Amino acid sequence: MTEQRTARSGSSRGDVRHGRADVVRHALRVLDSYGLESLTMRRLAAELAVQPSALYHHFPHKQALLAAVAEAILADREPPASGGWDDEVRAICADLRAALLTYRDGAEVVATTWSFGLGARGPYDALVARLARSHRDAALVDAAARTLLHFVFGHVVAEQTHVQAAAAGAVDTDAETLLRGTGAAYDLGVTLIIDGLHARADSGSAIRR
Amino acid sequence: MTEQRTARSGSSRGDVRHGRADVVRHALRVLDSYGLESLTMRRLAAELAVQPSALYHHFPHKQALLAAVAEAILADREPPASGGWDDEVRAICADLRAALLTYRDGAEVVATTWSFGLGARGPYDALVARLARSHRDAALVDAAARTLLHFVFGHVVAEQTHVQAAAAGAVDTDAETLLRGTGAAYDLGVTLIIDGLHARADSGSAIRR
DNA sequence: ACCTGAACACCGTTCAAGT
DNA sequence: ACCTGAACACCGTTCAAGT
Repeated sequence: MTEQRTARSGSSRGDVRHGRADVVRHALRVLDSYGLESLTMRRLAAELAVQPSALYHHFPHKQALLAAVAEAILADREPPASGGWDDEVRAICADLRAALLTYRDGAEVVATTWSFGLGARGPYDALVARLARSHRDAALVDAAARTLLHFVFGHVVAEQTHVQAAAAGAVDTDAETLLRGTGAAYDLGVTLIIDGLHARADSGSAIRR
Repeated sequence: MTEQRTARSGSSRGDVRHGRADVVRHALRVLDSYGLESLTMRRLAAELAVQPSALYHHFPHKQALLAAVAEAILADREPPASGGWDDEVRAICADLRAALLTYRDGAEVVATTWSFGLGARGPYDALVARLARSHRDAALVDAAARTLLHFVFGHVVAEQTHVQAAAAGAVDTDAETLLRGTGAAYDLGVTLIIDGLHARADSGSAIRR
């Protein structure tokens, strides 16, 4: 991914040519600064000082752009420290939440991309891979991974929605909001599902592999 | 809610006047026939043979219309048969899924309304009310209700997305899809969370109240 | 490989005015 | 109470053409 840059002919001017990675980087900037509702093809084009139609050289449609943005949000996460399956699953979920919170509306972008089957499969694959080593029932592994993801996406989307509503002054910063902000409710939700899995563990208890 | 009807002056014509309930009924029809993406203010207005601006007499903005549609989707559900808290929670979730599946894209409409705090609180309230009678920890009850709802909404949104993708021919009707269609994966997800709750039940085991 | 210019077919919302 | 007509400020996408 070493960006070979642009503006190579010496004719001066601010008329830079943009590569795909360039477009994604600007999209992340617009997303984080103004939110998903402001991340339009026309607005992004304006930010790049380019016609809207120029973006269709890089992406066939907006959802493809959004998928690339989702992958960027999920990129460069460290693998969880190895331990019992429950701790590793917990770590994958915590890391996912951290990635989603990195950018404004990050959860919505990643959740949409995943649910449309256009990418962002990393977290699902990581969960399935880990759970398959501790639980033999493939249907259970699939259901558990999806249940965890539905919870994480739903929870973090709500978190980010409330942060935004609070920033707009529409909502008070009360105790409940503060508590949820610490991630306590998040941990409780993940724990509930993991405990459910414990109730039907069919393999090793806490040893790795 | 007895609709007193319209067209009372005898001057003939198809220029019917519409009440709020009338608008919601037509919105449900458009939603179920063409999907949420086609449920636009302009399209709905055309269906009612009215100018788009006329809709703003009934609703301050589109989200308010959608909230009314969400409430209509959730309306008239029967209360669950009484039993142990786990069976009743299971029944509330099953009934919610059934309601969401009644209309095309029903899950998306209800989930959005709930997450924006604009309505559709019925399922949350029902879950909290039932769980509060069997679990003393209010934070746990809240987290459990939200975890269940995040799962149900996420799952049914995915179900309806896949149905639509399959109908468009973009996806094969393979074994996995068929299995999920039966609701087996849904039951597994709900069971996982309920089992997690069992692991920290602090009250009676199976007796009502 | 990357971009322009112009068009097409739409959106949600506001507002003054009408009955 | 319910609606019209017209406007404002936008959307995503396509396409022929340019460098």
